[in-house]
Amino acid sequence: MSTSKLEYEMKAKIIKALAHPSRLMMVDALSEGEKCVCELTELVGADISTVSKHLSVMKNAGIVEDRKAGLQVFYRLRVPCIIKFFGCIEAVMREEAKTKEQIISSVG
Amino acid sequence: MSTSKLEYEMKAKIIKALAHPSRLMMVDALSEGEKCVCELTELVGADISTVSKHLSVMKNAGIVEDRKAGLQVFYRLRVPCIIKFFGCIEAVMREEAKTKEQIISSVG
DNA sequence: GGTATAGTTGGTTGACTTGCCAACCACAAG
DNA sequence: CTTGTGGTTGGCAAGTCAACCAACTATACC
Repeated sequence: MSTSKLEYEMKAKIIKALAHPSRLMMVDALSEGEKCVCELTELVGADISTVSKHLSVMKNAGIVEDRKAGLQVFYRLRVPCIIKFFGCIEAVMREEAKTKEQIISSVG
Repeated sequence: MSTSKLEYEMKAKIIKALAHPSRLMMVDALSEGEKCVCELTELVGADISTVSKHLSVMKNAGIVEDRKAGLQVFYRLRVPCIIKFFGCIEAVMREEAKTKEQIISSVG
C-alpha cells in the first residue's frame, strides 16, 4: 500500500500545524473543552493577533473549528485523538532521557 | 497537572522533526525495518545530502537512531509508536473530507 | 599508497514562519 | 449613530528551513 506524495504533503501540513509550543499549549487546553480566543491569549501570553494567527493555522489544517457567540469566538478540537498523539511524543522524550542517563552513567 | 513551557518546546521540536513530507515518507519506510541512507535517498528522490540532513534532524529529535555497517549507515525508528500517530492524522484528513463533501452537496 | 563508494558537513540562496503593531471588521449596548 | 470590546488581517523585520552543490570524512579493496 504505497502512499502518494500528495498524501504525505497533506499529512505534513497537519503535523506542521501542531509543531509549535504555543499551539501545543492551546491544543492541550482545548482538550478540556472549547475556549475563547481571549482565554487562549491569556494562557499563552502572546499578543492576541499572534494567537489568532496560530488558531487560523490550526483551523486551516482541520485541527480546530470555531463558533462565534456574540463578541467572542470559541475554538474547539475537531478530532480529539490529537491528544493521544502526545502520548507517543512523551515516549520519545522518555527514550531520550533514558539514553542520556546511560551516557552520563558510563562517563561517571 | 500543568505542563511547563520547556516541555511544550521539547514536544514541539519532536513534532517539527516529523513535519515534512520527505521525513514522513522515510518514517513510513522505516516502520518496515531499518534502511540505509542510500535506500531512503532513492525512495524520496532528493539529493543524498538533503536526505542525510533530514535524517540528522530526526536523529537529533530522538525519532530515529543509526548504526554504521561498513560503508553504509542504517537508520531505524527509535520509538515505533510514531506510526500510530499517523492514524490520528488520517482521522483529521477524513473529517476534512467529510466537511468538504457537505459543503459541496449543500451547494449542489 | 590510490581509488571508489557511502555519508556528512559547510555554504549559499530563496522561501517560509513568527511576532508585534496598526488598521480594520463585527457585534453589543447606550 | 457612537462607542467599546473581541477578533482578524496586513505588513514588516528577524529568524528559521530546505535544497542543492562542493568539499570533506570514513571505510573497503586493490
